[in-house]
Amino acid sequence: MPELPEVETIKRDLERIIKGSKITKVSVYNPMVIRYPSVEEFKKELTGVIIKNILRRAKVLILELSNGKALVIHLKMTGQLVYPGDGKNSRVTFHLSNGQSIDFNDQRLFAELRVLDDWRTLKFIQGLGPEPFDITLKQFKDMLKVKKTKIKPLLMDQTFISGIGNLYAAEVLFRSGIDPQRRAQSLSNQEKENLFNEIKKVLEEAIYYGGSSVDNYVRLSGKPGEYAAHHKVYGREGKPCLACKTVIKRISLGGRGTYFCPKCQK
DNA sequence: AATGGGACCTGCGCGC
DNA sequence: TGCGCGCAGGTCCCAT
Repeated sequence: MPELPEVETIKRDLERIIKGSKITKVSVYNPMVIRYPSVEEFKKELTGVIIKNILRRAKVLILELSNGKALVIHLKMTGQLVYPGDGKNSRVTFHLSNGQSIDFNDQRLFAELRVLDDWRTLKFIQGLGPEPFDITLKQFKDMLKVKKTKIKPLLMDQTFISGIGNLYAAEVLFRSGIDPQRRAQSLSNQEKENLFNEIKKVLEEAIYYGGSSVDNYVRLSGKPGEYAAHHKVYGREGKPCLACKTVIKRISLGGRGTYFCPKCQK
């Protein structure tokens, strides 16, 4: 569930509250989430280091450490970072020198934690398409031009553009008035421009509100983000469209639940 | 190249 | 009340 706005929110929270802290001890309660290196090495690499810098690439958090390595965290569906932690339900706890701790929680155990010498060499990172805020309208149009696939799965393709997931793809397409089943190539110039602008606008708004708390996402404080109150279509199957009152439909696209207004989105 | 399906997991809500 | 089932969606992998 955490997409670009949620991960960016956690990144900013970490920057404000955790940056400069020293990790004194790491407790691993479920080794499944430690993907590299071994659990013992993972603990050893992190013990006694200072968190120097916090970065985000797509939906991935990167904590640069004083030993030159990086703790790379992909929250996937249900991962959470909570500070101060209480240790309940946590898969991994990072104890800090101030006596507090950060809990890493993950109900479904999809998340991935790694300590790497160079996070830039991670295959997933290398394959990422550009961040939405790093491209121009012209570049975006050129990217779409060669794609025959349906627009919604394309927006969620991290090698095409990075950071957009199922929820924001639905919201962005609604606000652009584009049917999620349309072929990318078939979009008019005006539609491409609307889409480009709405991607940036929706992501910016969502960051402003601290992300969307549907399912498990919470901010570092453990409190929810407030953007779900501003959703127009996601999760609204059977309810009236907020613009035209037509019943919102849910179909499956690329194996994912896809919400849209059949009247507003052409 | 695009598409569909399954896999990884757990907890929730539903129908019976 | 209790149980089985489908579903949630980020990413990878395989088959067509």
